[in-house]
Amino acid sequence: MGGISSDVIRGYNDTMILYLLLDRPSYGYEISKMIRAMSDEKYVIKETTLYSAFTRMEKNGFIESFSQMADNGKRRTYYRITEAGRRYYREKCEEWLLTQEVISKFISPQGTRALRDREWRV
Amino acid sequence: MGGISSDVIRGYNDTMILYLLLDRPSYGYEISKMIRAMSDEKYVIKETTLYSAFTRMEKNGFIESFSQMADNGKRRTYYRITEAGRRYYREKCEEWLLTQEVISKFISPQGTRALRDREWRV
DNA sequence: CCATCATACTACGACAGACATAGTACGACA
DNA sequence: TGTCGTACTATGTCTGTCGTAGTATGATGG
Repeated sequence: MGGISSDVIRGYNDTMILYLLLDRPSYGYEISKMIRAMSDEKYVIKETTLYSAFTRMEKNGFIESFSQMADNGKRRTYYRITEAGRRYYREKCEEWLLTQEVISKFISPQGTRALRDREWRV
Repeated sequence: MGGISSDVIRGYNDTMILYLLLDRPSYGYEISKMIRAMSDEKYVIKETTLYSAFTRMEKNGFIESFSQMADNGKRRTYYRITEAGRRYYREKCEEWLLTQEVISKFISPQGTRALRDREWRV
């Protein structure tokens, strides 16, 4: 409780991952750490969610993978965003702004309806 | 395209419905019309989604139903929000504010990362 | 030297909410 | 008489998320 439920984030995990790939390729573990840090520990993506997002997005052509040796001699799978991925990312950003606008109309932390829309009779 | 995808709204349909019940009981058809109107036609809830939300929320004790004769002599199933429903609604509102804050950090309609967080190395 | 930790994944199956499709029923209206 | 708007119910599918589990390696510490 008090955290962010996955149903809410659903559909935006991909967007968050793509954001982190805009500048440079990255890999699973790093991305998960970045999400955790950038959200101030408020959101921690599950490993399975993350890796299945990679698979799905590669299949959709939003990212491409390549294997590379890390400093420590371990092999890692890096992901790079594609042009289609950038387009998709921008679309999701537009959609987010719209969604935010719409949902916010139904939000009232005090639990009371605004005077202005008490009158909706349709 | 250009609309609001259901995966985003997922988990907030219930919240929108509960908002509309805060003041007075209502029923399926009216609620769907209100959502459509309040969102400026930007979001139209599917009938099946709506009615399955009713069933789910009644089972969870967030709303209760009663049947009533409408002006036109037709029987309608009305729903009334319960105390548990109000509590749940307020929680979802809090959650929404948090979610909004977090997701917004990963949103950039221009498709470029902000200078300030180019440095995330973890 | 062996254990434990952090890293870096893969596999499998379950679940829940949203949705497509379809059908029922009734009153109004033309 | 037929179509439109209203007011639902039933059934099954899909997809993203998540629980659980397991594998493998290098680094760290006692």
